[in-house]
Order: sequence, then C-alpha cells, then structure tokens
Amino acid sequence: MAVCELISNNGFDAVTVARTAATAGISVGLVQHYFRTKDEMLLHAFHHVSTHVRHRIDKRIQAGIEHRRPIARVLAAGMAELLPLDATRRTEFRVMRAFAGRALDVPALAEVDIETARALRADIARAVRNGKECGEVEPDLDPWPAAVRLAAVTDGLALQVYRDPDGVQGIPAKELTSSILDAELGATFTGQCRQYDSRKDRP
Amino acid sequence: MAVCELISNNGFDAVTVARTAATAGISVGLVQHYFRTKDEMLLHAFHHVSTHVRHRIDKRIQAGIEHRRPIARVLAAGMAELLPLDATRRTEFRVMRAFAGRALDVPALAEVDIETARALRADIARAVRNGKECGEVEPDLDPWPAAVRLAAVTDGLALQVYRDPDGVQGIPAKELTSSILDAELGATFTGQCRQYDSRKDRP
DNA sequence: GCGATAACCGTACGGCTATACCGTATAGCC
DNA sequence: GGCTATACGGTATAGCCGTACGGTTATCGC
Repeated sequence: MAVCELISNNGFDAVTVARTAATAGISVGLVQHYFRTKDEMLLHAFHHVSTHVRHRIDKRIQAGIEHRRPIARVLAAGMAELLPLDATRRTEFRVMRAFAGRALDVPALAEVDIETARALRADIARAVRNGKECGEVEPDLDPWPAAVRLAAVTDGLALQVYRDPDGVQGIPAKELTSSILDAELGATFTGQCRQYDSRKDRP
Repeated sequence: MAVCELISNNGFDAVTVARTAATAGISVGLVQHYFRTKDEMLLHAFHHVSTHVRHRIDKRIQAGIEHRRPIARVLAAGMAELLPLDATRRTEFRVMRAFAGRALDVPALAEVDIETARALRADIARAVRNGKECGEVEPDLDPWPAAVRLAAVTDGLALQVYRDPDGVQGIPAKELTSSILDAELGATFTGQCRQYDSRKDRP
C-alpha cells in the first residue's frame, strides 16, 4: 500500500493524505471516500502490514511442517523471518516499528500492536506444547514463560540487527542471530521428535 | 525537561515549540534562543533522557559492586532497571520509545539511539569479561555474542512488559522477567566467583 | 431507461506550526 | 557612564495539513 511505501521511503511524518493519494495515483477525495479520517487510513495500513507479515511467517511454518522438520527448526525459521536481515525485511521492520511508535499515543494502533504480539506469542506457546507431545520438550514445562522468552529474544534481536546490520565486533549478523536463536530454542527443545501429527499445528 | 513531560502525558505529536515553552513556563522566543530549530531541541531532549537512564543504571551497578555482589546479580539489577515494571520506568520507557520511533527517520536521533544501545552492549560485554577474570564465566567464551543476547533479551522483555504490564497467563510480569533474566544470565555466568562466597547472596 | 449508489476529482477553508523578526532588559566589561 | 552580548517576551507570516463539500462519471438493479 502507498502508506507503507511513503513510510519506508520518506518516514512517517511524510505520510499526509495528499501525498498518500499522489503516491497511490488517486485523488484526495477518493482516499476520503474509502477512509473517513486519516487515522482510519493509518489503522487500516497497520492492520494490513501486520497480517501480511503474519501470513508470510505462517506460510514458512506450514512449509516446514510439511517437510516434517523438527519443531525447533521450523520455529527458528519463522522467528528469523522477523529479523531485518535483508532489504525486504528491513523496510518491513521500519514500517512496523514506525507504527509501533505511533501506537504509544494512539490507542487504536496500540491495540493492533498488542494483538499482533499476543498472536505471535500464542503461536510459540502452541509450538512448545506440540513439542511436548512429540518429545522434543520435557513434559512438565510451562509453555508460557518459554514463549515470552522466545518472543522477547526475537523482538530484541530484531532491534539489534536493525541498529547494527553489519553485525557486532566482526561477527556477521546472520551468524550471530542464528546461533543465539538456536541456543535459545535449544534451552527449551531439549529432545528429539518421536512422532508428530502435523494436523495439530493448524490454526 | 518539559519535552519529556509532554511526550509522556500527551504523546509525541503534542510536542510543539509553543506548547513546550508553555509547559516550561517560558516564551517561544526563549526556546528559540537556546535551540535554533525544533529538531535541535528534540535532539537535546533525547540525549538528556538517554544519559539520565544510563546514569541511573550505572549508579545501581556501582552500588552492587560496592556490596561485592556476584557480577551476574549486579547485571540482573541493572538490566531490570530498563524494564517498565513501575510507573516511573514505564513513562521513561514511553519517552525513550517515542524518540526511538522518530529515530527511524531522523538520522541525528538515530545516532543517539545507536550509541546508547552500543554503550549498553559494551557494558555487558565488559561485565562478562570481568566474570571470566573472577571465575564466574568460562575462560574461553567470547563476550560479544553473550552481550548481544543479553541486550536483546532486555530490549525484548521491556517490550513484552510494556504491552502486557500485568503479565502473561496469570504469571506476574515481575516474576516472569526475573526468572527469564536469571536463566539468561545463568547460561553465561555458570561458575561462582572465586574471591567471594556468593551463596549468602542467593535466596 | 432510469434512479440510486458508488467511484472518483478538484478545491476551498480553517487551524496549527515552525520560525523569522523586532523590542526590551539585564549583566559584565572597558 | 557607555557598549556589547546574552536572556527573554511578543507577534507576524508563510506554509502545510486534514477535512468538508460540490461536482462528474460509471455501475447496476429493476
């Protein structure tokens, strides 16, 4: 959408109704026809990009499941999708981050932000539960602290990578993040999968 | 400063030169006398609040060192200072986050953001090195990946706590974060300090 | 075919903003 | 005493923004 294009190219402040209309190649009046106010437009854009990222991750996870990969590896691939390791994910991160910044003041945006984060956390918790069933995770482990930790690590690593895209102290970002993510997952997924019914992972 | 007060009370968009002057009880002209442009004013405010937080953490760490606590525990206290677990830290987090959001578009703000993060990471890395010297950390461990991981966990946990201040699934935020931080530190600080018996500091 | 509804454009307007500018006063220095 | 720099207040202005509004074309059920 035009809003995201403007944000990633010229920053959030550059997003005006007139400019958005120009970017999309339509008139101001038509924008108003679809969105009564500017806030409504921004909310829609945030929702749009959030679900877009989410679907991309879901697709990646589905692919991993169909290849019958271990849950830990599927999860690692999904979480890596949130790290700004290439240009695409980097602009995506910029846009998401800009919206999250505004969400501090606009409750409607905050709701989307919180809901997105909650959904991600719930997905991770479900993956841990699945891991318990198939033997990758110890049976008497509470999935939620692990989910919070893994979600936090993903968020935090994304920030670190964004700020230092070239890595730290000569260690490339890709190696750094993948080794950290593997270690974090290894703290929870300690065993190997016995058998696993992939149908349970579907939403 | 008046800028931070406005941000935390009314959001970043409410920060105008006129309103800032009114909040500070001075005239617009005087603000212009000190800061040639609004951006300059914001940059100064960001720098101000960043160093303020940093000094608070440093004080906390210094206190821990003087009490001869294990490095891991000193570090835990310092990192917890960045989590929005009470009203003070929450508004501080809001302000820092608002600036970080603008930093996506304003290079001068981004520089402060990056520099602050780098300094925190360097401090953690130094703590790990100190841990190696005194026996809390294995001698042949690279401090930087550990520092990146711990910094990322802190950032990420702060986000989680901000979004869900009451915790997750009935687990209070304070317990959740402290157990996660302890586990993360425990992954690096595996030994006990030779010089001091840390058992009396343990719960 | 025709009325209604939706898609679409252009512009006018009131409000807010950053900032340039001018005026004053106070304090330090020669 | 004068002179200059700094501290401070008030205001004018040009520009941009969101949004209201009136007009035009296209679509479609009946």
